[in-house]
Amino acid sequence: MSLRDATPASPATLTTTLAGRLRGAILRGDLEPGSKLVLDRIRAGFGVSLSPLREALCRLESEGLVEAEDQRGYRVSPVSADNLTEVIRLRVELEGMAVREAILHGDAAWEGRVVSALHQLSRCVRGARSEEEQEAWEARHRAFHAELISACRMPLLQQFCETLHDQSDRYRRIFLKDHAPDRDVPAEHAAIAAAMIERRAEEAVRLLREHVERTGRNIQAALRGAV
Amino acid sequence: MSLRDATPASPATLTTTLAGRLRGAILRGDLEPGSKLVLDRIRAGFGVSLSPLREALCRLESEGLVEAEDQRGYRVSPVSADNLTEVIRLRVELEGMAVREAILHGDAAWEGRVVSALHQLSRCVRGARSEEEQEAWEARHRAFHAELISACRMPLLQQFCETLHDQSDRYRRIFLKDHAPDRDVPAEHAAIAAAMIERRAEEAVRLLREHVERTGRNIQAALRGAV
DNA sequence: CCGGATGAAAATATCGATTATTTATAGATC
DNA sequence: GATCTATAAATAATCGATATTTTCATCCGG
Repeated sequence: MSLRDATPASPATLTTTLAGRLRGAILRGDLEPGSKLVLDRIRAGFGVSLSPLREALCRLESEGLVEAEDQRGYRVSPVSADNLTEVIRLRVELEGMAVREAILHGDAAWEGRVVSALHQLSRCVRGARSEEEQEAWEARHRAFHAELISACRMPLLQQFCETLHDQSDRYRRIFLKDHAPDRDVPAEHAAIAAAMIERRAEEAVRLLREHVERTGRNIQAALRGAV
Repeated sequence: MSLRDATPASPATLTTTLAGRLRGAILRGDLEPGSKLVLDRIRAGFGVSLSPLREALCRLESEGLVEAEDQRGYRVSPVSADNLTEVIRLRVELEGMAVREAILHGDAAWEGRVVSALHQLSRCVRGARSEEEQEAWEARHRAFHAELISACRMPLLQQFCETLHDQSDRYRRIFLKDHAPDRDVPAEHAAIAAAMIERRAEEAVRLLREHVERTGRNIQAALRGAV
């Protein structure tokens, strides 16, 4: 379903690998928002040819991480308060819908996956020392949120949610780089998971909304400060 | 904003042109759902090289019109009752949200654009004799629906709506190919436009939902018959 | 001193050919 | 007779090079 882990069976094509590396670089903030992506330089940097690079960028474009303009190449999508507001707003609406559906359709296997994802997330530390540990947390965090809605039976909606989640992750990682989280995020995750498994739909939606909007407000504050 | 008419200023690149032609072929149903897209054959058919073709397909992939699998090439996205159900459901939810926002933010210029789009649409005939006239209606119809939500100030949401609209258009054009519309579609369009301009948000949302769901039900019926 | 034309440099878009992978086929083995 | 394996054909992925387009610094005229 996901754009990210499409086919672990067949050997990943160079394009797919490259897209992953570039996505990481953008989400991590290594590639600055708005900066121009000079194809030849990246090509040289990654030691690949232009064809797979162009295709990888095309995929990232569909995820909204880069923008292309005919005859003028690619650039990393710029950030703005308005864009962030929209991303948060859409996350709340779409993930809310997905959560309701998942609660409706989820079975025991799904509950198991949610519990497992929550547990694995809890074993990672957020403000990790090493880059590597941070990446591990990010991956688990993304996986947890994806699992919550994995039973919604709406593949398109799941994809929209994933895209939006990546977008807001980028903001968080760029602007909340070395902010100690001011709140008990693990507890929030646990509460959301519990509400979902116990089929308390309205509460789950509310908790998720507060979780998302709280992060959004923190980023907005940092963003205003960063201007 | 749109993926379709990105930059009329700079000369459209081959890729962009090609993507448009392929999109037309898929929406029109010329390329059968689920059918394999053999790159070399298309390449020969359109008289282009592989690079722009691959990139064009990549764009269509982000619109959900084709699917790619690593090392196994592209195929036209298959159709299914479940997928159609999801598309309709998401259109209702997302366009509903967009309509509310557009009513909130729309100004006189926007009202003018809506009236204009409605008028232009009304000058086209739906069950047109010629292919060309049919294409003209399709374009105006798409433009009308896009204009309704053009004032919503949520570019991402607009893009989602456009994608979903294309998807449901494909179903309609394939499965309702030569169905005389059983209802007064022009009147429905006029009613939606009026409700929006007069800022009757709830009514506009309701009318749009009924408009979309009615079409959805008709397609579902035809789809069941076509199995 | 400023604004628009000019041309060199940089970057992008496209091509044709090469390499790697998958799919289909035929043969061998159980 | 069915299944596995090796081979061949088809197809996709990638590359290096060429053709266009844009950008930017420069020069000329006002």
